[in-house]
Amino acid sequence: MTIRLLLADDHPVVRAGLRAVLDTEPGFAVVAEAATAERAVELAAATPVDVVLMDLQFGPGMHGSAATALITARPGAPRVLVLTTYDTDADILAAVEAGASGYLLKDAPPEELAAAVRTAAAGQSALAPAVALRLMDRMRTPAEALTKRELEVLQLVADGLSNQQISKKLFLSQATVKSHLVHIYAKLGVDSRTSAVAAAGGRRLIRTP
Amino acid sequence: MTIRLLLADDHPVVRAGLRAVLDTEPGFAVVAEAATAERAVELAAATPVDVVLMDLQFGPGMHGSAATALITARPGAPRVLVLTTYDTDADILAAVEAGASGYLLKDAPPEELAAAVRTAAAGQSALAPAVALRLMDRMRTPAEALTKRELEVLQLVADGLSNQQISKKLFLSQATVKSHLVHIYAKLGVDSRTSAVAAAGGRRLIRTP
DNA sequence: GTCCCGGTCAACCGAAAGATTGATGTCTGG
DNA sequence: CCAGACATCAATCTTTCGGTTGACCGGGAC
Repeated sequence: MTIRLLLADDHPVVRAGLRAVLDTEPGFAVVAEAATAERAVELAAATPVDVVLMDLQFGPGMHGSAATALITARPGAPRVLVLTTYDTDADILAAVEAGASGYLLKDAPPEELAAAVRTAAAGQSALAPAVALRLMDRMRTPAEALTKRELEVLQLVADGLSNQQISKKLFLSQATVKSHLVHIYAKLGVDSRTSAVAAAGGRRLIRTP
Repeated sequence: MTIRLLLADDHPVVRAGLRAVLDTEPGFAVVAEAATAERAVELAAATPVDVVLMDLQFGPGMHGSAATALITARPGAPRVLVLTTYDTDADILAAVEAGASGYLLKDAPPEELAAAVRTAAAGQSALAPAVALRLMDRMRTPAEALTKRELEVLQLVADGLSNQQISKKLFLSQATVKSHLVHIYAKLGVDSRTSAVAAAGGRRLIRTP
């Protein structure tokens, strides 16, 4: 029984690479390709496939994790294997919560890729070693989730506002703003406002247009 | 006469994709692959090739623009075509100054890719339309155009580094870093490092993952 | 040759931000 | 009910940052 694959990536070169690596593999058959997340959702519903290889970044439009959630929500849905370049906590958690069966990094060797697809097709979860390690770390350390108020402050910091401006905009004293920032720094493991913004941007905690 | 290609990218899947797209094209022959920038420099010197397809991001180790500079410095060097995901001013300028013959984005369709390789092999420069547009804009409004050095500093600021850390990384004094920042603030019309990063991110002057 | 620009650096000062400690009130969950 | 998390604020102190002024040098333009 061959495993039917759907490739979802906005880069034609990457799709060609995945096809080259997987289509020649015995037992694999690439039956469809999607250049956008929206198209991937359509194809996953219209085409009988076993495993979807899903990128997370799609330029404009829907995000890969949103598409993953839509695909896995249906009954009899295919397994979704997330294949991306980044391994941030936010991305991994979003993908897992969206129902992804696995999370692979694009620098994985072809053999690892094929093995992961087989694992996912068999209904088991496939995490890249580096990704699994990150999840372990996260479990070991107590929650680093920012509160709503802290995210609010952090967003304004990212917009370039000073503590003074933030305090006025949120009707707070500067002392309170500083207090929030201290907590933010501790949770993100940084020690300055700009590095906090950098860290938060990397973990997709705030918007950075 | 066939065009001999060297592929330099840390992702096996991307290399396979480029090979699939280009190796089948008439007149093209992929003669070598490199998974690191260092290896690309070695191979470019040891192997007779006409065009190098160079990624910019290589995880740890040498950066693609550094490798480009090393490769193009030799007499009789091959043309280097930069092929990356990002199109920020900082990356583009670094690549062009390093001697790259072209700058392509990874979401380019295969035909465009092949055309760019032929253009580069012929000794002409090949810029993706989006990249060319950015360079035009930059020429049109020289008033607020940041210099290469300033972009370099700004990128590090966006990464969360302090003036102290930036000065060490660039082998400068803190006074010089501050001097650059003053100019950056003036050109962007802001008055703090975080707001400069916000403004630069909005204008796509720097890379903000 | 001279001028201007880009890049480099120095010294200084006030303002902002970071670190520390400590306190109050609210709300939720066991 | 009480522990704990969250949000709020104050005072103090040190470090960093921002603003200013001025300077030197190299290269390209005129």
